[in-house]
Amino acid sequence: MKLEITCTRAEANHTQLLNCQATIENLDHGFQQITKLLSIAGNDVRLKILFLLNMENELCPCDIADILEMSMPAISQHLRKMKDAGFIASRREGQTLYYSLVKSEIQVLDNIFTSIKSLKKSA
Amino acid sequence: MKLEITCTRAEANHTQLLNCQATIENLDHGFQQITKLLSIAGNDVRLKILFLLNMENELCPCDIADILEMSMPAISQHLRKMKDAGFIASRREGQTLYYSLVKSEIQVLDNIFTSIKSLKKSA
DNA sequence: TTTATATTTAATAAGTTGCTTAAATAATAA
DNA sequence: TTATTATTTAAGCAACTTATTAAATATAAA
Repeated sequence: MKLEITCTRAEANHTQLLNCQATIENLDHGFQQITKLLSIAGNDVRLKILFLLNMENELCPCDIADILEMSMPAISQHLRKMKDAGFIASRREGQTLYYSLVKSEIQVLDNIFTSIKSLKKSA
Repeated sequence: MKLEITCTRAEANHTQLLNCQATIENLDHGFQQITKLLSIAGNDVRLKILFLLNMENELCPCDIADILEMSMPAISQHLRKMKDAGFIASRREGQTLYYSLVKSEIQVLDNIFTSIKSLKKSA
């Protein structure tokens, strides 16, 4: 926790800077977790998929491809990324795979799904 | 709003698919806004900068570079991206620029800042 | 077993991100 | 005016992202 101070402003408060650095280090685990989730959710297509799974409970890749008018491989790769991250899970029924949210891992997004609904253009 | 249905499963509920597509289209504005915010916040460095500005109210690029132990140009480019997006603002005092959050634009993150704090490793 | 359907995987190409280094502004101090 | 400090901008590049196309699995039906 050595801080190389390059800021020579008279106003620079070194105690403040050291404190900030300690806080960031202390919360490192939280930053990693949340960055992982936001970097996944910060994509147009994936955010829509998460939103749809939240709304419909479960959907298969084919449904999602139809709804978003995208190719199956494109959807499949987004699903894999979210599954690898542990944010969604799948169950098989015959040839069909049904994907659903792992709620415990994405609780932070509940709030965001609500915001999307309230951000209608006219609002 | 024409839906090309490629999913031929017997279980596929076309009404459900049409309804999903209508919802996604209807919320397009919200998706755009939130995706913009999450794609900015879904980066380790930028999330930390936003968190620090939330905690300290305002900071200059030099302080941030010291705290995060990164180069000035690297920080400056992240700041520019967030400023262009309208999530932060700056005021000048002599040679120093102070950056702060545009609270109204990032309200959705309040919840996330709280989560980061509660995700400490031991917790 | 052959065929069809649902899905994934792999290879690849175009675009984006995020750092580095070096040069350019902008305000202040000597 | 010249030098110094705070910051930004620009160019370059390696790594990552995300779509496309084609080929591979996996299950079910003929």
